[in-house]
Amino acid sequence: MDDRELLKEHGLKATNARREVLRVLSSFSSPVGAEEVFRSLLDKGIDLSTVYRTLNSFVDAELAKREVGPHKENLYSLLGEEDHHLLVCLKCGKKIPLEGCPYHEANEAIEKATGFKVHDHNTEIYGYCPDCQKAK
Amino acid sequence: MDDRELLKEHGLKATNARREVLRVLSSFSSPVGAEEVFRSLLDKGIDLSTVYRTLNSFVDAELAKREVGPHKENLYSLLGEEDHHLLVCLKCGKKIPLEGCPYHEANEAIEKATGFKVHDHNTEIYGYCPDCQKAK
DNA sequence: TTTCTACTTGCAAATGATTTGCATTTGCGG
DNA sequence: CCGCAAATGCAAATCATTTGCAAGTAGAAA
Repeated sequence: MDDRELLKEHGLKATNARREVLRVLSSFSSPVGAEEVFRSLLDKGIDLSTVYRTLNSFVDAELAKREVGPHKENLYSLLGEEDHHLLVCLKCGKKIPLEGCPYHEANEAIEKATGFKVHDHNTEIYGYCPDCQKAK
Repeated sequence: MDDRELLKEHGLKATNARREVLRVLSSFSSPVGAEEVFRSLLDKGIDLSTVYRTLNSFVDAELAKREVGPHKENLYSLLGEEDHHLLVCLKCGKKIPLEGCPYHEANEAIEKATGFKVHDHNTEIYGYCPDCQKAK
């Protein structure tokens, strides 16, 4: 499906800025921050505030999700692209993909036991990789 | 154990500000933000920047932990007090305590399978409570 | 207990991320 | 092709948090 359609399907006008941000988002396999998106679009003359507004509209339109990284930064990723989780090393930054969703069962158990609908969880899990543990 | 000792054990001078912040932290059963700590200490004449510095020193000294809330705010809680997790409703704010740690097993499975040491996870789980799901 | 010094604090100003007001442009339905 | 609501650029505002600096204080040493 082309980007214009995707945007319209989510009730958003297919503007130039949105198409560019969408393209950047899909070019990254892991969540990205607004600043990073902005830097990827420097030559396109798109304002940082527009990047923020665009990312927010994507989240509102449920086209993307926002999550909070280890240093409190906001990270964005297109929905439907988080087929796997990533282990992110807080020391060396290495990212290790993980098969499946390790918290899925825990969330299901919570929902079954309490009727509480768990909203979301981070697709990146922070900790220390085997190498950095040794080096410590 | 008295608060002075607790602070010293963690390598911190037992100053007035730290003792007050420590007292506030232990008076709350769920994680609190810097602003809230500050408000609880208005009459004590403790500056907001001191609250921030104090909370940071507590985290560095591993006396408290910092986590990120659903609206990106930083929340602090004394370590060793998170015996239970809380389900926090994003709509009505209700907090429902949960027995045990639902992600414990998932983290263990990750550590066993990959050797990756998971650093931390949020003690509050965000979602929608049964009532607010109906009302939606 | 008094002294000395490094660690703390209050205050104000700086910072960094994100948001907002407003005048100007631009998608897009008619 | 027109008209207008929605989107954008720009600059300024906001919010949480941090920092520089001068003054105050805890606590080790004398």
